[in-house]
Amino acid sequence: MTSKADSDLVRRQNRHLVLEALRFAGRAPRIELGRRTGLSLATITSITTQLINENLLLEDAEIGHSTIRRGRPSVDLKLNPKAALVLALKISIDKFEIALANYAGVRVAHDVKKVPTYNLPADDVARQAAEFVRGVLTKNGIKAEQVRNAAIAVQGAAETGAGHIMWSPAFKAQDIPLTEPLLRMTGISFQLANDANMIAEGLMAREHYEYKGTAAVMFMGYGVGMGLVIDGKTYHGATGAAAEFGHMNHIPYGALCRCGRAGCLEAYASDYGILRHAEGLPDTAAPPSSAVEPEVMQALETAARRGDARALAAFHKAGEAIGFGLARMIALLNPDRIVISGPGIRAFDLVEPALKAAIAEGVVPALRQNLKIETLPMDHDMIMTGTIDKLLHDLDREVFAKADHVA
Amino acid sequence: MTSKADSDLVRRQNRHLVLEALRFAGRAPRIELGRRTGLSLATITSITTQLINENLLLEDAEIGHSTIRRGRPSVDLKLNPKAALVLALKISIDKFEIALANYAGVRVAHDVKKVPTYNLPADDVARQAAEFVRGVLTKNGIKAEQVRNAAIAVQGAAETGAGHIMWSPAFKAQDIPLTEPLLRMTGISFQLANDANMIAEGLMAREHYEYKGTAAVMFMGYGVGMGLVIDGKTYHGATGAAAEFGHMNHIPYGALCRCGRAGCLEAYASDYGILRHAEGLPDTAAPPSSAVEPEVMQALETAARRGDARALAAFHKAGEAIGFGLARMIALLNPDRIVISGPGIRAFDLVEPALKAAIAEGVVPALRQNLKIETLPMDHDMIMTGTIDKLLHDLDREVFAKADHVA
DNA sequence: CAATTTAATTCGATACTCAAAATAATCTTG
DNA sequence: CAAGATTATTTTGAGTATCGAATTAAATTG
Repeated sequence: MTSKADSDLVRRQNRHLVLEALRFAGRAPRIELGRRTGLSLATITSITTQLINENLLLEDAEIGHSTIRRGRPSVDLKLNPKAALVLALKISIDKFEIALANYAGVRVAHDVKKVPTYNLPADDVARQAAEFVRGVLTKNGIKAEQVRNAAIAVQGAAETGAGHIMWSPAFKAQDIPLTEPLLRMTGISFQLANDANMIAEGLMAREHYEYKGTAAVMFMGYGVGMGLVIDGKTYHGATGAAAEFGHMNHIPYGALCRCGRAGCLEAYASDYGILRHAEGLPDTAAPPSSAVEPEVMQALETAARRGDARALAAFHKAGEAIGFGLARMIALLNPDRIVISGPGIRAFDLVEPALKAAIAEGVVPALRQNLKIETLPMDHDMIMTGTIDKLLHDLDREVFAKADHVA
Repeated sequence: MTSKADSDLVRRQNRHLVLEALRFAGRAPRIELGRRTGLSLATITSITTQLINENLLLEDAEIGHSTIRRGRPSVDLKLNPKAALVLALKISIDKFEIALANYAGVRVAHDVKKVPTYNLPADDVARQAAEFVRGVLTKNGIKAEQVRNAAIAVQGAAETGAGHIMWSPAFKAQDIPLTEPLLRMTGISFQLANDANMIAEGLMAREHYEYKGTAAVMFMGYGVGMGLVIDGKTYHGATGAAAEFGHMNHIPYGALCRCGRAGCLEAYASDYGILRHAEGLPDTAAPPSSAVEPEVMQALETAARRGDARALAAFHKAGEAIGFGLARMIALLNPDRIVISGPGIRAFDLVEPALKAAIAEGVVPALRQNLKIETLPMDHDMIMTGTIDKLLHDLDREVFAKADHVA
C-alpha cells in the first residue's frame, strides 16, 4: 500500500530528483537540471537555493565548458564534498578494509588490516572491527559524528535486519552480532549487507536513470555469490540475505559443500570445488577451511591451458554447474541481463563453453532470446565502490531529501 | 528513477488510496476512510465529493450497522457498480471462458465455450476468441465501449508486451498473436497475462494492505506453474512471461518434457510425468499431446493410497522434484511464503513427505526458518477471480485515480 | 554602446492538504 | 419535549508546492 501524499512528499521527491541528477551528472547548471528532472526552472531555482543554504550544494566558480558562447553564462552546481562523510567496511577472509568517502563520492581515506578471521570468536569480530574503525578515524582526524552513513559488506549470509552474520566463509563462528556492538563501541550506526549485493548496487547505480529491468550479477571466486536487481531495485529477501546462488542445489544428494550440505552449486563451481575435482579427490572429500591460494588456482588454469585433461574436466564441470544454475534462475526470473565477475573470471574462457552449453540445454529459447550475458573484469574494489555508492544514494533519498535534516 | 512530483500526483495518489480502501472494506463511512488512509477528514470530504460527482462512488442509503448509537449517524460510501465493467477471458486446453464483473466486483455474466484448441491454427485462436467475446456481449446487451478494462489469462508463456502467446500446452501452434487482432475485431483492448500470475495477483489483492513481502504461488496440475509476488508486487519478467517454474531444470539431461527439453521439473511432477513413471515407461517416452483425464489421475491416487508401490514411487518422485525446485527458488529469492494450489493438490498428501524432505535436504536452515508453506484447496475459479481483481485494481490505479478520466 | 541571446529569478495563479471552526443529525436526559 | 451531549461532515483560512509568464542578469555581437 502506498501511503498518503502531501506537499511535503512532493518537495521531498523533487529534492531527491535534483540531488540524484547532480550525482549522476557530476556538475550541471540549473537549466540542465530542469531538463533532466522535468521540473520547471522556477522550481529548480527554489529547490537549489534551499539546498545551497543547507550546504548540500555549491555553485562552481569555474566556468562550465558549455559550447554556447553567447548570452548569460550558466553557473554549474555540484554536490558539496563537505556535506557528509560515509564509511564502508569490508569483511572478508583474513582481511578488514575501510574506505571513507565525502558527499561528492571522492575517497578521503582508505586502510586495510590483516586479521586472522577463521578462528576468531564471535564476540571478537565486532571488537576488532570497532578498534579498526576508531583507529582509521583518529588517524584521519575525523569524529564519529561526522560519519553520516555507514555499511558493512560481508561475504556470506548476512541478516540485514538483525545485523548479524548468519554464516560466512571467513569465520568458523556462526551468528556473529555486528551492528549492535559496533554502534555501542564506535557511536556509528552501520547497516549490514552482502558483498554481492553491494556489487550489484554499484553497477546499477551508474545506470540508475535508465535501468528499470531485472539483472543478476554473479560473482565467481572462493565462493559463488549473486546480487539481484529486480525491476531496477536491488533485491534483498525476506530476512535480508542475498540470493544464495552458490548454495542453490545443483545435483540432489551431490558433492559435499563447505556449508555441510550436498549438491550445492558451489561444491562444483568454486575454487575449492574445481580444485577437488582436478586433484581427483572424491566429491565427498571435505573442503578446506581456509581460502585457496590464488597461485594454486593460477597453476591449475595454466595446466588446463596446456591441455591437462583433469584440469580441463574440472573447469568444464564448473561451467556446467554454473550454466544449469543460471538456466534455473532464468526460468524463474527471466532477467534481461546477467553480469559475471569476480576473481574466477580469469578462467572464464575455460568455463564458458560448458556454461553456454548448459544454458542452451537448460532453458527454453524464448526466455533467453533477449538476454545479454556480460563479463566484467574483476576489480578488487568493486565491493567498496558499490557500498559507497549505495551509502550516498541512501543519504540522498532518506536524509537529504527532507528539508529538516540536521545541518 | 522516480519522476517528478506535483499537486496532480498528490491528488492522484490520494484518490487511489481512497478507492482502494473502499474496495478493501466494501463499504465504509468517511471517518473510517480517514482512519484507513491517514488523510484528514477535510481531504476525505474533498475527494469523496469529487468521486461521487464522477459517479464512481455512491452514498449508501442503508444505515451502517455501527455499534455507536449516539451522535450524527455515519453515512456509508461504496463503489458504484455501474461505474465500469471489466472482462476476463481465460484460455485453457479445449476451453474458453469469459466472466464480466461490475466496478464493485460482482459478476454480471459468465460463459464457457468448448473449443478443440490443440490443432487450431494460430490465426484462428484470436478469431474464435473474438467471436466468443462478441457473442457474450450481445447476449447480455453490453456494448464494447462499456468494457473499461479486459485481460486474457492463458496457461504457458505469454509475452505481455507484444500480446502474443509464445508457447502454451493448449496449442500446437506457437507465437500466437492475440491482443492486436482482438482489439481489431472487438474494439476492446486486452492485456495478456499468465494464469499463475493471475492467481498470485488475486491472492495478494485481498491482503494488499498488509502484505509487502515475497511469496511464490505454485500451481500443480497438468503442468506446474508459478506466480511470484516480489516485495508485495506480482512479478513479470523482462518480456512479461511468468516464472517458468515447471520448466526450470531439475535433473541435467533428465526426463523428456512436453516442451521438448530434458530434465524439466514438469517432466517429473506434472500429471503426465507422474503417470509415465507409474506406468513404468522410460523417462524418454513422449508425453501425450492432450490433457490427462482427471479420472486417470484419480485412479492413480486411489492405487497409491491402496499401497501400490509403483504409484507411490511416482508421487514420491514428483514430490522430490517439486521440493528441490522450491529449494532452489528459496535459495535465490528467500521468500517468506509459499502457497501451493491447483488440481494436483488432491494428491498433496502423497507428494508432501518427499517434498518436505527435499526442501530440508536442499536449502540451508537459515533460509527456511521464517518460511510458511500453505496449501490452498483448488478453486477452479481462482484464475478468473484473480484476473478480475487485477483488472479492477488497475482501473483504480491507472484510470480512476486521475480526475480527468472520461466519465 | 545598443541589440541580441541565454540563464536565472520573481511574481501571480492554482491546486492540494490540514487544523480549527462551524454545521448537521442524531441520542440523552431532566 | 426541549436543551444539552455526542458524533459525523463540511466549510474556512492558512501554508506550501508547482508552473507559466514576465522580469532581471550577464554575457557576446556588430
